[in-house]
Amino acid sequence: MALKKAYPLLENTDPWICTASKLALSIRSVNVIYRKHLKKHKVTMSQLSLLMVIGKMVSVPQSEVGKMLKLEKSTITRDLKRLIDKGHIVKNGPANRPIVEITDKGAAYTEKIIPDWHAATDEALAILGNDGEQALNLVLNKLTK
Amino acid sequence: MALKKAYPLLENTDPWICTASKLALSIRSVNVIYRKHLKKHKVTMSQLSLLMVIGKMVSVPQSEVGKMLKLEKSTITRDLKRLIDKGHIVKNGPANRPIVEITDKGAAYTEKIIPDWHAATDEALAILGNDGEQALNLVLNKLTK
DNA sequence: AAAACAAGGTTGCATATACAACTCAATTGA
DNA sequence: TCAATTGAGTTGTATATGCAACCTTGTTTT
Repeated sequence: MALKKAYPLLENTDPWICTASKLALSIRSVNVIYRKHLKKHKVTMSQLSLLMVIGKMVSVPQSEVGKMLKLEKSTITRDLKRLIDKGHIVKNGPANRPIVEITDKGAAYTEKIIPDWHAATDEALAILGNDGEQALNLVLNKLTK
Repeated sequence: MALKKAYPLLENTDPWICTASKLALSIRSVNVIYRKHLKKHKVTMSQLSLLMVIGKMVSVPQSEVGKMLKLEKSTITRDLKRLIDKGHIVKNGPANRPIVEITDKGAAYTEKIIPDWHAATDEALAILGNDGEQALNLVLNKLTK
């Protein structure tokens, strides 16, 4: 079932020079580590990030959360909804410009998760090494500046 | 609506030291660039990666695709389905161990996209700089070794 | 003050992704 | 030979994500 024509760009282009692909592969590898450590808590990194960020600020405009995590506003709406349904987060203020806050239940839950999140981070850093960690910081800084 | 208790880990832990979060932020930033360039072709990076990887091999076991892209087998099944529905990819061989192949339609489509994918990559590399590119390569190598 | 605008939230829709459970075919062992 | 095992694909289910369209409210313009 050979191709009928030649496709020079397809043949001669290396898909792996792609910055997006390199980052996608990297994050899939790292997510394996984090999922392993977080599994017992039935929490994902997306949810834990929200809990930790909001928990640290205690109370913050929803719009701010989106900016900090670089997530589309509709994504924030729905990610928060899952946490609100579980009682970990509440919304206050006008429905238009809501303020989101962590609850005691959410804070206690997060507090229990953090040691495992730390273990995952340690495992990732052990693989990265000091130079790898610095390299990742450089990449992040350049891309989000 | 203050919290009733103190949560020392939550208060004292910096969420941003997280390797997964750093990579997530990085890829969200880069995806903006790639989506901008790929928008006119109505293709996503996930789909383009599949097209480029399969197109370059012409014919490859489905299981190999998953390994190369580090994607769960069920993800591959469904990502491929979308491309098969569009006529860009075909499956051959036993349903059990299928061989996936790019079609002429898929190859011609990919051929047209590659210049814009290249432009996106160039834009990303301009932001990263040479040191950023090397840093990303280091991170990828450490994490996928 | 009424109309226009802008900012931010929500909903509809589509894609991407993982895990668990199931299926199916080939290989292995008794 | 036939049963057990194993590897790989598929399907059910759930989460995560972005864009476009719409809604709501507060501000600005005329």
